[in-house]
Amino acid sequence: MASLGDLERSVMDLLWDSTEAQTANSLRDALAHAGAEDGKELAVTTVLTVLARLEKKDLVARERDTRPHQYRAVMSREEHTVELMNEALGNVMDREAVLARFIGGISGGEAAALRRLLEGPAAEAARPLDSGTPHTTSGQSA
Amino acid sequence: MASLGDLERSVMDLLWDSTEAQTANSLRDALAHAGAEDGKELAVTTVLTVLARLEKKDLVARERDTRPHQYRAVMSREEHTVELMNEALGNVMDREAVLARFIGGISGGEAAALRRLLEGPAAEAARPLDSGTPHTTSGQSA
DNA sequence: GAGGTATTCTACGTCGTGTAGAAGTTATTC
DNA sequence: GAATAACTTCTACACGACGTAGAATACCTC
Repeated sequence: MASLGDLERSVMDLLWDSTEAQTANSLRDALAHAGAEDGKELAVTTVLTVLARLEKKDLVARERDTRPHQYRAVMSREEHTVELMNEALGNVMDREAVLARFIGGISGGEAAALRRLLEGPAAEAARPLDSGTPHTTSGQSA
Repeated sequence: MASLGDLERSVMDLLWDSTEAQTANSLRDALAHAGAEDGKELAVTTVLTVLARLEKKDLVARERDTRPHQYRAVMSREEHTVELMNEALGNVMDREAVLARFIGGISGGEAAALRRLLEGPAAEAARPLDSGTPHTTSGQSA
């Protein structure tokens, strides 16, 4: 219940980038974006279906009040990625062993960044960093 | 090409545990294990099919010389998990942002372990730690 | 070589995803 | 306010991954 298909990912990419730019997205946007991504001309309903599925997966929130519905990513790309990583980790007993192997494979720059985050003020690393993180707190009236 | 189904995971769990215990596994073992896991009595061919699929996915190596073929996990559970994590990470631009959020969510003990691994002799963390890691270097004659 | 065990081949049901038509709803415009 | 255009919902099909397994074939043992 996590990994995305190609089209789904394409749509999420748009929504994620738009979230950063504080922009809302309509079906048209998604259609244009997805179409541009793989050169194909998709049907409107195709993208709509994908959006609906992403909504059901709680990856996308839909503003049903506005006329052309507005779509937003529920969580950031980074948060989603972390969820995937934790999902992968969820199945192992020895999490530390996995983490050891994991950091053995990251780049020097990333290792340095991790070191900084872990050494620095612990609060900063432990804080959920709620800056600009989108939430699902909308009316959602039927 | 990564995440596993329930039966596949069940079989892999056996193989992974056996790898640690330096034990080889036959179809019988897998059948018994998978059957015990979810209480159901599976058909032999079912497990065989799963094993074949896992082999095709390069998650399992099969010793075809011995009569009841012997099955082994190609990589450890930890290595596989790391692969999944990297697969998740593969799609993002800002890896460091993800890592920041990721370590924000791990436990104190794990953070401490990471700190130890990152601060300690860098060589130890950077080394692929090849202790007991199974490889696919077998005859594999048709 | 008969009998049992192991392996391969083939196949079907289900679910997730890409894809989209048909029909219904809402807004716009004259 | 009726035609029209845009938008949304419903429904459906194809395909690949996975669970499941029967039928057929290969292999070993006595």
